[in-house]
Amino acid sequence: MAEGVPRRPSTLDEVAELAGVSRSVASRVLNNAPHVSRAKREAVERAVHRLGYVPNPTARALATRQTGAAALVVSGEDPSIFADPFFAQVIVGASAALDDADLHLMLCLAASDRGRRRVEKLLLSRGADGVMLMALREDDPLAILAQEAEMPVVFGGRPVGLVPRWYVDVDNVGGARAATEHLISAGRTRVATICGRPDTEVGRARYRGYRDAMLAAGLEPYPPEAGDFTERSGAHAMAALLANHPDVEGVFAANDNMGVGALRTLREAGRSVPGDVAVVGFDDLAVAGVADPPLTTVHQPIEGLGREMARMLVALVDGQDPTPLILPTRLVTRASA
Amino acid sequence: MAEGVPRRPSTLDEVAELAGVSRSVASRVLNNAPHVSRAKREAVERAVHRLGYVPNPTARALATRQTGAAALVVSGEDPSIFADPFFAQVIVGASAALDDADLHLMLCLAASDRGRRRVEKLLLSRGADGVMLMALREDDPLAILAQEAEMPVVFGGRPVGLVPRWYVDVDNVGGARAATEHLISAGRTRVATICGRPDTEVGRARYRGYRDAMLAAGLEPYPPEAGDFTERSGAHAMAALLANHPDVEGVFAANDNMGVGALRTLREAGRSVPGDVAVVGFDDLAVAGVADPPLTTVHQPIEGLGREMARMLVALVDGQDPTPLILPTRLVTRASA
DNA sequence: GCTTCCAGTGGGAGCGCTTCCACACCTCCA
DNA sequence: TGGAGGTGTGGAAGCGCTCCCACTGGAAGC
Repeated sequence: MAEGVPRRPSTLDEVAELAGVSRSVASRVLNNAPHVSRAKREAVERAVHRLGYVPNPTARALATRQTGAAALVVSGEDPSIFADPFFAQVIVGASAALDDADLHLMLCLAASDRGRRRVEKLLLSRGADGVMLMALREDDPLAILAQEAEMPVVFGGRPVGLVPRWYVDVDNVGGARAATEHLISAGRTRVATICGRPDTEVGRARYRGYRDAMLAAGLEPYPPEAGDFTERSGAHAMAALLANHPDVEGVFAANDNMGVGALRTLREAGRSVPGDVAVVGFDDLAVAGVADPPLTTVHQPIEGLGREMARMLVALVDGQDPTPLILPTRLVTRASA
Repeated sequence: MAEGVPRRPSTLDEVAELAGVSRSVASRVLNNAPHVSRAKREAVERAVHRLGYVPNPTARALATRQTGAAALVVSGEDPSIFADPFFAQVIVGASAALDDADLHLMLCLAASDRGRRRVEKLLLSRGADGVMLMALREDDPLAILAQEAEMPVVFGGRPVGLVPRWYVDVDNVGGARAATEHLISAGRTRVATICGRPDTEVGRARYRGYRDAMLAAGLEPYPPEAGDFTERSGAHAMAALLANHPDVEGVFAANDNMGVGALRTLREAGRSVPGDVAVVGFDDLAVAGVADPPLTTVHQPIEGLGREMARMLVALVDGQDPTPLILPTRLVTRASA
């Protein structure tokens, strides 16, 4: 710094030479390892300061076989998924936890062909110290690939059809059960569900929770009306529900977007909420709070999901063997049910 | 792949040996460089396939002095800034553009001390091929540091007090002017502004646009009522405005959040919008569309901002010298004005 | 007095890749 | 017939760091 801007960043050798020590000693000082005399330690520190020396992370990574970075990989075709408030919050949590471990965060979207190949290479080539993998559809090639990856992989949510060694998930079944029980406990018996994509574990698990609660209460579950987690699909599904079962008096929507869609259809159909039909969603995104009427929903700790994934990954990188985690959900009661 | 999971990833040397060629030839094949006979090229390709070889990116980075990654650095103390819809969209744009250039995206938040130091190291040590830097307050140490960085730096928005060599910004002055002119053109003369933080260039520029428009119309600009870009601060500022200037009939809020806050205060004060007071915001976030009444606002291409920053960075990394970019804004007319 | 131990030190061999260069060989044109 | 120029090839020198290991000399233990 003091020397102006050196055209080429200085190296450890130059530091060592300026300090009059060997490269080994200089290296030890930088990693504050023992076996360095006080005098030489100070000499090296002076040299570092004079040269404005900063270790080259690539060289260090090559020598230590640690990159100092973790990747958050999202499997999906739409690049704007990062703008989804759900993922945005996952990022916040992961970012904070990685910060604690002094790791960089790489964001990877396996959308384009090129992006997908890049992710494959990353998994197979030690381009990061570990990977957090999210949003896996059924038979996602990335999930298979992750098994033979050269590095630790933590799953966010469970992929369909396989139970990964390490994952963090939220209690989808329990949350859906609580939501359904809430509808039932208000005395309603004709309770249907708008379920999510059946090719995702989230969609399946939330439907399972609904069905469990219905059966436990001695009620006949409705055949699932499926949506794809969008507001539109929720509105469509609600319309179909009204057509097939005009007497429905409670609906559990597998996420807030679809719940809001259902609210819209109900309003347009002239049904009052919760008077005629009560609605419960899942996620507790901001949209649930500002819906009309405000949507009763199942809160899940999204930021916590990101944070715990990152923590688990850090544990793995440190050579530990953490156990999978299922984070609790809780019902948030608002006006819609 | 065919060989099961090798405990240690295979190296280029092993590929070369299996193919019966020298490491140089194998390297040339992998980078499909010329001067390789067809026979040897195929032999190497077979060996690569048999060993499931994937080049080690760290080693390549050390040799080529290119990391294959670009960083998006956000300067701010709140980790949840990534959940801000504005930044989320910037990320989407940047991610897409970097994908085209086959670069990884690193996300860095200079929030904690550790995070800040990590970013400093990144800038000074070639831990990435380039950096996109955002959200700089006045005298942000990062902006200074960026000047002596070891790598290309593109600014998103301009930092206060210095004009960086390369930046992408939106036309804040023009947008604010258009918003104010819209209010004036409706025949209103008593038009005030709720301006943003004066220690940001965005805040200053949007105020400048307001003032320009007022002066150009021969009107006296109101003294700026400042907020900090949050909904709350907008509500407060509007209350202050009503107290000091009860006859105000138009308000330009420097962003949508504050605009929505202003709407709330006006509603609570029993003023009709746009009947008594017209309001225009800035940003065109989703919140503007669902506000009550829907907020007239200035649209800015946020995703485009991210995309152009990334493109500019890629150009720099490629050794070109792109020119700074100012993206256009446009007025979106809704019910509030 | 001798071994034993250990803090302090520097030499040097990696880490896995790219790339410069020398060399062999072949073709082409004066 | 002799360069001149091009392709194909492998050896070897990096890139900038970590870390093992051999070595020294002084303190400690018997």
